Amino acid sequence: MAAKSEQTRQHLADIALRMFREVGFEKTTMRAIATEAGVSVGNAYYYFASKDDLVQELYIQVQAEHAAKAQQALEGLTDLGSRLKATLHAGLDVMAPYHRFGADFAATAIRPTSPVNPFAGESTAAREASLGIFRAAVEGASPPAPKKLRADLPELLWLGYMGIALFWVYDTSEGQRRTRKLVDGAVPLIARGLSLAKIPGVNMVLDDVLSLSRSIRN
Amino acid sequence: MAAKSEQTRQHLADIALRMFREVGFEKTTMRAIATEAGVSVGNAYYYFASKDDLVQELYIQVQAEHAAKAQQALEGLTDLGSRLKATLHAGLDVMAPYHRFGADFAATAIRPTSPVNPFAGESTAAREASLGIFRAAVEGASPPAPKKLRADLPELLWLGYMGIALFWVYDTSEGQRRTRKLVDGAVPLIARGLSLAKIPGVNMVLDDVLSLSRSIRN
DNA sequence: ACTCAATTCTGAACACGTTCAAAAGGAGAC
DNA sequence: GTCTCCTTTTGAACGTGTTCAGAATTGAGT
Repeated sequence: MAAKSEQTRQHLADIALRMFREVGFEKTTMRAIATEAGVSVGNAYYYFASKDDLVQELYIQVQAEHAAKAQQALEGLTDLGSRLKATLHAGLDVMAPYHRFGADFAATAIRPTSPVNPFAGESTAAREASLGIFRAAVEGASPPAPKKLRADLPELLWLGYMGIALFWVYDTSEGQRRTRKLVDGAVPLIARGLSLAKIPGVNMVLDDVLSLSRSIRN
Repeated sequence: MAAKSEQTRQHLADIALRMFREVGFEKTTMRAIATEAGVSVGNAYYYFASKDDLVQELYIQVQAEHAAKAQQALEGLTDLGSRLKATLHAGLDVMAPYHRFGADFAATAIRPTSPVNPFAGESTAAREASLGIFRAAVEGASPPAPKKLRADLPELLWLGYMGIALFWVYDTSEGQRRTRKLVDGAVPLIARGLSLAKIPGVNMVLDDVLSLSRSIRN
């Protein structure tokens, strides 16, 4: 039965993720994972082609948790500011246990060859999944975001989220307090910034920014 | 004499950098560097504590070339737009030979423990050196940048440069044409964006952005 | 029950970055 | 010359991620 195989795979993933959390990425060896799981090293490689693949496993899981938590937190929230704030804090909540692992994750994810890389390729699974969370936050908002920006806003916010995640990696304040402050401070500014889009001078520059961003993508 | 020792060190660095350029970071082994340089592996480690240290050596060199090339290119340029453009293109010129190495460099640099990391710590050598180049571009400009922004602008531009560098890493167009286009398109927009700082509504939001950015740093 | 192919698992082996005890070299003092 | 101390160099050894030829197990068909 396929269940047995799946069980071994899941067991390996669970143990690897726990060890990543508890002792960090570099200190968690493939041998230790295999031993702890009661299998041979080779067998671990039968299920995960590389140590980075285990990182992807973690990424998928964190991603799914973020989506679920954000969706729940969004219930009842209408204005874009609250929705964005809830989404960002949900992300930080989910990442929290892995903070000590953050730097190694970033180093892995940044490689163009990594399956976790959010920038590489046109539409990696990683990118699409993450983007969807922000699309949900923007699309459900009322009053809605400015027409002109609505299409690009999720991507821009997602990009901002990548920046926040990077800030978080380097944030050594307890409980990553500073990153929380950054989110709380930045969100209202973004909301207010969006309302500036109506001012003629700003509007024109914005047009050009958007058209540049579109022309660069090809 | 100290010269002999310095010569070995330099020889190792030269060979390592050439190999990084020609075959990439991961495929360049310490053993290969040592062999090519005609010394033992252990001796290479006598001069460079780790493979990452060789990356730092490269970084310092690229940095110095960028500073020199930018300074030269700035001569005679007065308006901020031209100066910024020249500075950014100078950076791309200097990085160009190392494009295939870019991803590995980014992965190394992003680690908080790396000496090359531009974000970690308050003032790493890497950060200060790089920042100085943009300070020079801003300070020599006439008409000068808006008073309110003058202090923070170099840091903001430097941050933008980090973003451009990241874009460059993933830019597989020949000669990284797209990154050049990005620079050419973005610079005028930045210049025009700066002039918006005078509009009252924009000005207020800007104030809050700056004060948030300052409060977050501690 | 037996066969046989596919799936799952094993552990030795490889190349790598890195470490380290010890050897070799060099420069001044006597 | 040779003794002494510091710098420089060596190469074997360690632990790591990863590979691979083959052993064990499983499951379907007869």
